[in-house]
Amino acid sequence: MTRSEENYIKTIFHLGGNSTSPISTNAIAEQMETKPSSVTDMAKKLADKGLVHYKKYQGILLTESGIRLALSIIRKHRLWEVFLVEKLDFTWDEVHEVAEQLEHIKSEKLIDQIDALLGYPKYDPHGDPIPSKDGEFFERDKQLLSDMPKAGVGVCVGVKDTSPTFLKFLDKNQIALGITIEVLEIEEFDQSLTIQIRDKSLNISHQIAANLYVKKQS
Amino acid sequence: MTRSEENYIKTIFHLGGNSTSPISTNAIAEQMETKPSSVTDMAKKLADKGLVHYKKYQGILLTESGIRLALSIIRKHRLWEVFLVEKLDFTWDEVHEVAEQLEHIKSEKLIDQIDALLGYPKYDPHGDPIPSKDGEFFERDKQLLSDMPKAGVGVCVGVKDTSPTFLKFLDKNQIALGITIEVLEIEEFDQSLTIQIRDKSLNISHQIAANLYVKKQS
DNA sequence: AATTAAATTTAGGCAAAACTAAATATTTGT
DNA sequence: ACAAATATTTAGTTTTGCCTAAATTTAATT
Repeated sequence: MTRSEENYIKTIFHLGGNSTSPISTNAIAEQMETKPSSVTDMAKKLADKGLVHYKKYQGILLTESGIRLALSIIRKHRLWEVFLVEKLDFTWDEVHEVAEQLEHIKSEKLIDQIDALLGYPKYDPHGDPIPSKDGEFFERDKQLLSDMPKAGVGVCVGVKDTSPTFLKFLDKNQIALGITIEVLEIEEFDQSLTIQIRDKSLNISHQIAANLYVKKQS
Repeated sequence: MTRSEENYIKTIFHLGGNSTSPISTNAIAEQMETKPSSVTDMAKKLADKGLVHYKKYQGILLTESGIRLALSIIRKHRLWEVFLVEKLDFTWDEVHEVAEQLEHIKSEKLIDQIDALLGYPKYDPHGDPIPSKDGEFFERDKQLLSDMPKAGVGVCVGVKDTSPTFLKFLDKNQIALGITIEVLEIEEFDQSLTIQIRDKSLNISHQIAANLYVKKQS
């Protein structure tokens, strides 16, 4: 597998290519910041290798083995992210770019040992689940902070947007995985929220809240 | 820098391209298991980038910045080797192949943090020195076991041949960096040696001894 | 010093992965 | 249902890194 092939497989998976509805050439091109014609070229190659189902003009879907490959790449990416944060003091906005490179390293022993070193983590620094060696993973029980009612209390368990800009904002305001958030007020006018974290209260826009996952405290 | 360019620079360095006598196209091609014509192509490209001195038919030499680049790649390679052995339980015959991939990861913070995690090691698992961030390194005071006299005692500090075959042989015979070796006997006929390691005595060929570095005990 | 041998370069090509522009399918809107 | 808009594919190019075969330069030998 070339690096480029692996990146296509991963992108198709993230766009939902493991379900039943095929992904359009355009959608893939846009996500990968490339041109639709390049996607068509690659679609043929991946189809020849048995990694995707592809019929002209009908979009692209991962095959069984395409899904397995996607999960193994995602597993590597997320394990490296944990490693960078836990062992090398990377902040969560720094990990993605480096993990994009590390995920393509070919060595089964390497990733298995990293997994062991980290104590077989189940979630990455953004709260996303890490597939096991045989492709199993479990989405966390979570909801968007923007869907919480007034006076609701939850623990931050993930982020939807993972852009450095957003993550740096969270850092600056000391919002991290594991912290407890209480919704003090929801502004009717613009849906902005006043939340309580640790000993401080903070006002955040609806857009921020719509990109933060929390697990509701029962 | 592409991966291929980096591999050329590293190979030229290892062939002595930092000295005054230029390296031949053929030598590079042989080392890299490629064809001389490919080397010529790359020589032009690297010369354009100011990394090598190159004149037609006159061989190739690294420039100042070529040497700096080579040292930074070697630094990464050797630090990753230490990491694999120390933190991930790789054996010293397993590290090279994976380090060949990891050395091309682009992230200054990554390698600096790995360096810190390992406690700023000065030598890799084969006893080769690790260049510092600014390119400094110190060859160990060492000599070949085959150059030791009878009754000489030394500590194993490195290997010359780093092929998996040789390294596996050493493992099998419990020869590792740091162990003490005493030369009990040198056979006149074939220069083979009887050596004492730990509580066992062992017979090794001249070829083995000529690939083991020791530091003589005063 | 001339000729042979060896090393090196040039020329022309190939495959991967991208691109542009043109052609063709599909979808949408009325 | 049909024209217009949109999506997709095809055809032809580019760049990188490699190759082979032929030409050229340098080195070695007699």
